[in-house]
Amino acid sequence: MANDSAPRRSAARTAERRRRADAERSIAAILDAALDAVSERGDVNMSELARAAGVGRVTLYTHFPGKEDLLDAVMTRAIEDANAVLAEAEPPGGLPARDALAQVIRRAWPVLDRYRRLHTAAARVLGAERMRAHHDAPMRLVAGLIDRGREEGGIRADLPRDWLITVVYSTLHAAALEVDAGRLTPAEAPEILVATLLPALSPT
Amino acid sequence: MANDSAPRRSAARTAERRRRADAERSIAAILDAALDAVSERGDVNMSELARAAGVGRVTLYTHFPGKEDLLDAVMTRAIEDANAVLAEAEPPGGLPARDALAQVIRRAWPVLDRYRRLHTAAARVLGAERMRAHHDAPMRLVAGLIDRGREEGGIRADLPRDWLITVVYSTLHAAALEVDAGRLTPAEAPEILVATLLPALSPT
DNA sequence: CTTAACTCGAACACTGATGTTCGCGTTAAG
DNA sequence: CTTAACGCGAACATCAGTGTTCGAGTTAAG
Repeated sequence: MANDSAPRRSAARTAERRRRADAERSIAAILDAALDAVSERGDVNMSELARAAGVGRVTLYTHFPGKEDLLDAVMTRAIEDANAVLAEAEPPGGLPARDALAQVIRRAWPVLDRYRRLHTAAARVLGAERMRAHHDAPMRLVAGLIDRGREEGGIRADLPRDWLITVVYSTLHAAALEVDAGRLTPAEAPEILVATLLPALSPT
Repeated sequence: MANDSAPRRSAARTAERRRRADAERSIAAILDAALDAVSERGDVNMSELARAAGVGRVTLYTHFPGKEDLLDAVMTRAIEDANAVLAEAEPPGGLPARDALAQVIRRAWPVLDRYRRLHTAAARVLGAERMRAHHDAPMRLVAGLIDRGREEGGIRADLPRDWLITVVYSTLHAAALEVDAGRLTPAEAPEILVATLLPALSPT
């Protein structure tokens, strides 16, 4: 909640310019295909990407000036998706932050699992900093819970707050990589994560 | 050491072929320069690499067929270095595995910090699997401690052994990235790591 | 001192990928 | 129906990086 009514935001594809319906369709197809392609191959070039999207190479370039822009758009979309899930995952009631965090981890996992390949591919092209910027919103959500947890006493206060966030983030992604490598199943991941992270975040 | 009279076989830079002293020197210079270059820029191409090493491009190629081979060699060297430190870090006495692990983490940190950029760059070129192969030896050392710790009861047995190894590995590297991004100082890192990992590895 | 190993600059060949332009056909919007 | 927007193939223009070849000079090793 508490969503500020920001009428025009930056590089969103919400309401940029009157686009014709077929253009809108193309863009959607490209975004979808890009996610798919990236999710099964690691890296993709623009040519095969256009083919996968059922779209001409020229069309691809008219909508996205370069690969960066495209990957950025795909990431934006993915993060929006993740945000939606995360936002509704946080229980409203007076649940202790510590437990809420566990819930968030459990709920976040499927989304993370879905985009695990994208994360790797996008990181290669966009670089660590840009990647961090993308994760800003979900990070803040976790940060909020951690802060609250520290006040409540359910989460340790002896380590830097940013470090705890990093631990959550990196462990989550480590799990995604393990699944990708076949050393972990998507089903067992969430509980393992909770069982690993809670002790790491608890007061000594 | 029954060394077969087989002068072929690729790989190893141990005792391949009688190399002239200047060749040996070139190779060393290349390896050094490559590590340096990779440690301050993220990525490097062969041309500027040769220049940095004070060596002709041709010479570079005669010693290393391609960039992969070069990065692979640099990694091999780094891991050997790390192994040496790790091996002597493990205290001989009957120290509980749990405490030994803490020691290993503390001792390993400086090495890890030294090679943090290399890790990123090499991963890009070599891929995750090849990277894992390189880390095989140090991983085994950690694995050994974890196994022993489980028997002793100082380390949790409710999660897959491989997962615990991954947690150690990924948290270590997460810390390296944080240092690289300036969000953590190399000095405070080791204690933070121990404080984070021990609770994560302890029985509930 | 003789030989073989090594160095190295310059030039070339090649590849894979990125962007761009042109022109024409197609399609949505009013 | 008219028009502007869009799609798209083909061809072109780069471009960066890789790897190779040649030929001559230099240096270590025995």
